[in-house]
Amino acid sequence: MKFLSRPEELLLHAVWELQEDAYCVSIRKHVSKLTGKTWSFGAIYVPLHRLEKKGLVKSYLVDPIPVRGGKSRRIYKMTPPGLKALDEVRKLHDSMWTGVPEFSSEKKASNES
Amino acid sequence: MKFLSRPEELLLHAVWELQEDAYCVSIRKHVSKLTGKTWSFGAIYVPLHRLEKKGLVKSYLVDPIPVRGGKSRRIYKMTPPGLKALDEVRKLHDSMWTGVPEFSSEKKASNES
DNA sequence: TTATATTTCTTACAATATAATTAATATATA
DNA sequence: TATATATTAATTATATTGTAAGAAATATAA
Repeated sequence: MKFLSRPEELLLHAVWELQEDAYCVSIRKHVSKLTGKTWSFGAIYVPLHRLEKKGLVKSYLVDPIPVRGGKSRRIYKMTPPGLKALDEVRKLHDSMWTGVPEFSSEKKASNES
Repeated sequence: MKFLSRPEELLLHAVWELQEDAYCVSIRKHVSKLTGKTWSFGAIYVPLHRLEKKGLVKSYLVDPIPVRGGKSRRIYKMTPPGLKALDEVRKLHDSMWTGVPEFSSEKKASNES
């Protein structure tokens, strides 16, 4: 395939959207809100780490901030290839659905057999 | 996650679009054209079979047609749950991207570090 | 009756997703 | 100061999903 998987797309979207504030916890909140589902930390870290290995995202630790607890936040940032990949799935989706009217459940669902 | 994966979305889209003509070979052509990539038959059958097991699609064999070769075509059809799932990812994508302007590669990609 | 085309289907392996848990490290409070 | 509590990163083990390679079936053509 070579297109972003759906979790990858959602995670990159969060990183893109959150900008300077894109660290694990905020990313998790972002995708949870968008999808209406709960995301484990593994579901954030593992794919994000893979994306970093592929160069679609980069990260760095920032200095402690004045709220209690936690290791230093790791901030994620888009890279140009990451943006490109995000753009590609967006366009793929558009080419699938633009011009197609909202479908009502009956339209092309068959009920025979 | 419970959303359709991207291959699943593409395959269901093909089944939906092709209607009566949705069998393995035509589905493969459809998704190849849409994605610009080659799809092995395994990449069609295996996920499609899983989708059928989950009730998102159903299939049946049709009588031989007057072209040479091949086992009987297996035609796939959307089911109402399949349509629902397809609609869900479509809406998810819309909620991610509507209102967001086409992004140029510079916009939110960072170049520091 | 042999060749060739078209299709389904299987299997084995690779890649990805996710839950569950551990570890680290900050402030708050007794 | 010592202990509690909050917040975060990171790992690991398992389940799920994706994909290539190719076998098997079955039609017409030569």
